[in-house]
Amino acid sequence: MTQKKKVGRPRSFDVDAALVAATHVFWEKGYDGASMKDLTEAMGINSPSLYSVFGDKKSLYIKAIERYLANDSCAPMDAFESEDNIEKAVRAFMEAVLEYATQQPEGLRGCFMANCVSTTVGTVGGTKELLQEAILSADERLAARFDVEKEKGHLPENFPSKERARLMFDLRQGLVLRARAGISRESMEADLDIRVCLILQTVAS
Amino acid sequence: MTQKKKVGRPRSFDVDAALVAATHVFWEKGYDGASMKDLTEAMGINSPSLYSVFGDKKSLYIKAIERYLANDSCAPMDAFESEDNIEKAVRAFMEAVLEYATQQPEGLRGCFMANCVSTTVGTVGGTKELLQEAILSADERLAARFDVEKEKGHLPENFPSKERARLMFDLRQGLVLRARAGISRESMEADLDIRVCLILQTVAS
DNA sequence: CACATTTAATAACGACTATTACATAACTGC
DNA sequence: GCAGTTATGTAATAGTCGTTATTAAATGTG
Repeated sequence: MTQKKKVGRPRSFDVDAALVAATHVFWEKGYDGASMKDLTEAMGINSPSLYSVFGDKKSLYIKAIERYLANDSCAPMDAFESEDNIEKAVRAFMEAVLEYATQQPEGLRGCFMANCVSTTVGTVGGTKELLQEAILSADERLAARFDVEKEKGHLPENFPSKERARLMFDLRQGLVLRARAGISRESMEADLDIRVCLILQTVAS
Repeated sequence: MTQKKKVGRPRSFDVDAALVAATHVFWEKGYDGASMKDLTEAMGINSPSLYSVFGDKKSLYIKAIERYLANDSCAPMDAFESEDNIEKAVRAFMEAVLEYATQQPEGLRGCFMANCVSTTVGTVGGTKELLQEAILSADERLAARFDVEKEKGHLPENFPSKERARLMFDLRQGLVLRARAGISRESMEADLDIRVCLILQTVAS
């Protein structure tokens, strides 16, 4: 299926690596801000190669997003799923969000999906669907972990997994925006403890 | 102070109205996506007039943001401050966010500050500061209302106004992103009641 | 070796980019 | 009405935009 055809001149660059390079350009400069020159230079190829392999700019953009969603692991999500204790897991998630948002290398535009892709849902067809898919997928992964904890008895039976998952994820967007505005990590750190409690607590129904 | 100088040919357009028009272009197309042609056409003026009054593109962008922050009232904030009952006020805030985020006219890129301006903090000098100012100002306005309720005795003495204000504002960003991804208003509406409770409740310290 | 096939590199395409010279028009003060 | 001042409209600048036609290079197969 994925075996290379033997005929013709072999490709001299790694398609996936080029796609990663393109993703970083879009991430750094945004869709409109990224020129084909920026892209070809970062990808290390000439424009005809780009067009023959990835299609036009919009098509390359879509492929870059799809590749990002399929392969790039989300640090906060990983932290949340790998920590045993649920309270520590929620805390680790928030910490990872802060780390991710404030220690962002150089000029990357915050979160690729939230800060870059979200701006093109009105102009580049297909991005809206990909963004929605990413959000709903994150909701589900977070809720799944809560469900597991409920089965283990670490969370009460009536714990609203899905609703708290969405709560957690929405809080994330606020932190990402604040980081983008240059608000210090320390000031955001100060709210984490209370937010962890809010997320995990069970109110009398 | 602000009186018009009498010498020379009088200006034939309203500077403020032109700035509003420019804001909408940036809001719709983003900073990079907005061309000077887009701007001059929407503003109803020729480029030399634009350059003489507003400076270059970046300068116009900054002025548009400043004007927006100074003059455009935020519907959710207004709803929050005008509603008497604090619980209804929080609810009204969230409802207004949903209304604002999902009923956004045509192609506006979500929230002007959160979805448009936030993307240029790395490339257009001054935008980061303005974005931060806007966020901190929102935090303060929300917290101020909570403080008033505490004085009235409608909220307990130990109610953490500032922290809940930030919580409220951060939740807003999540809703705005979801709306941008095309997630239905109804599904977001379903979480509002519980979130209002979370924001207003007082946990045992 | 020549052939078919695929990719690479050069260079160009017209359209559009942000910005500005220049000449003209409209006003105030004399 | 004339000088001084400011704004407007036309048109141009040099450069970059996304995209592609064309030619050369590199491979497997006959």
